[in-house]
Amino acid sequence: MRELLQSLLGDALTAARDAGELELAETTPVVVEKPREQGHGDLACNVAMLLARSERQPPRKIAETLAAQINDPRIESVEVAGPGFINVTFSAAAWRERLGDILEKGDGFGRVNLGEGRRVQVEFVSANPTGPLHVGHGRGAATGDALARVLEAAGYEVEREYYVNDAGRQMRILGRSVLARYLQAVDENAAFPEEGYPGEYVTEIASLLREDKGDALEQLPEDESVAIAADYAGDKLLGRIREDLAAFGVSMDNFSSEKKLRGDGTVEAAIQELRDAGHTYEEGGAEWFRSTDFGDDKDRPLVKSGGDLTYFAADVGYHRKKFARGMEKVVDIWGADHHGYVKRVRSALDALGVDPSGLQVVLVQMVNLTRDGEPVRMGKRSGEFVALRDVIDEVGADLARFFFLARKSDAQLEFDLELARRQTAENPVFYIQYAHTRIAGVFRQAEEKGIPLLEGAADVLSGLQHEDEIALIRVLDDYPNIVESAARSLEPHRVIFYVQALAGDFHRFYSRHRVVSDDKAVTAARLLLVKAVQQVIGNALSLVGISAPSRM
RNA sequence: GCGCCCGUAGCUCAGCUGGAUAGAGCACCAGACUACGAAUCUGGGGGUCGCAAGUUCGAAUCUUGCCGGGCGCACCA
Repeated sequence: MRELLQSLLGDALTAARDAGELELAETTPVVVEKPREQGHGDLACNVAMLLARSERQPPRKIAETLAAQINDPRIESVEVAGPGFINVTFSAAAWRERLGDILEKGDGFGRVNLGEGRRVQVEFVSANPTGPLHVGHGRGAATGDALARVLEAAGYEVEREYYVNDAGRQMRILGRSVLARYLQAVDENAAFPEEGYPGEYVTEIASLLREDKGDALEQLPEDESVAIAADYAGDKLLGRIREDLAAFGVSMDNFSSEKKLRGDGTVEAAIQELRDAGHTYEEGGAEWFRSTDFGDDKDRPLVKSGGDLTYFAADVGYHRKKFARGMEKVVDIWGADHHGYVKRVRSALDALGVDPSGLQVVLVQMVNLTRDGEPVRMGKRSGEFVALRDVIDEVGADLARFFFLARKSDAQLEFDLELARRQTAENPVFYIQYAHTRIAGVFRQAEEKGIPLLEGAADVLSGLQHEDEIALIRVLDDYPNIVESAARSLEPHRVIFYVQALAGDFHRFYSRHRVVSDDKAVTAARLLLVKAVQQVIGNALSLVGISAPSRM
């Protein structure tokens, strides 16, 4: 409906110019929005106020001029209000027609073409395979997965990627930790590294390692045995991470390995390119990227004085490769504690001739997990953390996803396990799902009574005469705009807020009006109306990865 | 010290990228099932939008400066 009004207003502007009533020296975008107040019509436009200055006319007068030019059967009234708003109300018939449109689109309602088929990669989770996923990763997983779905609905071709940090110091520490437990099985005095991972799972993996390899590692030189243990543990842990993600309903298209990138020349090639372009220098035996030339606060090391590549170097190669592979846009979901990293990766892309605005980083703030208000301490190093898997087992994937997505990603989130679980009485997730279920109940009722669903039949919708019915259609009509704005702003929480409001609107409608009644015409029409509501709730829930049950 | 994020109802948070009288849920109080599932609905109290300037027809929203909280500032990942 927004598009319809925009085009009508565009025509009105042209007509007013042709009639000599407006000059329109500059083009002004026509923005149409939904007014907060019900009395202000279905949609409102502020273009008259924006034009007031350049036209040297009072905004209300411009609004009057435009209002007089609008003449369309689908529009019931055009009013000029306040400082110069043009408030437009569509006819009930136009809204009924829109409902028919929504029903016809079905699953596809809410698809928009913002992306125009452009390729975008969403990289998320990307946790080191040094331990199980914890709740913080869960929030990143929910956010990244929802974003991927939203972008798909917005017309992008999306690839979901997990970057596996399977190289470097943390992996060596993991290897030493596992090896120590492995050795402790036969030698009580074997030392456990001071920095080692204390988790129970380390011991468990060590005994698996012994089952698989016997005592083979006991005789090897330490760096070899550590490397073997690290690889072994990394594989096992990544396998568990995949299982956890699967339990959370998240699937990746790619797992891309840092070790492989370092091994196959990708990283070295990127560094060479920086060298060739003169963006590097040596100092103190290390090689640095002059990122300050691209707006970073300080220069960053690429090669350590010992000759090893830094993590940053690997990331430069990795990000360059993403764009070289044809991504027009890359969205990285990072923990907010990595925010200082954004600038330097962008700098590197810039230096490599890639438009740095193609990389968008969504920062996900930490989760403060509590139980009955008491903070649950977390931290992989201390071995004390709450695994994502435990949360899923305790409250379920739907509930966990909802709480992770129910606020802006860059706001800290308090997640109380007891509350989420105990709240089953009045829980926002069930509230939304119940709306979907209730409608399924209506259809069960209709079926029992032998009332058919008259889809596609002409004139059925004319049975919708009540203002509350039209109001519901107005909310449904807004859904594609929500999808578009969530995609544009990379803010999946908007979908959550929308579907919550829609569920509320439906519950109110349901308690005020009977769907299945003795009035055949009204029943037939309302069945279609609630079918559309159910469809949109289902579409929205699927965008955020929450199930839409028919029974609860 | 420098940089990024956040300060909105008692609590948890929205506020559609500058619009009209600032919203929702929870909590609290009072009500509603002989018809589609009451996991629901109706009504009520609750606010210097952290503070102060600036930008303009118009600011919770944009700018700047303070105040308060979080997080970063490694040849770690």
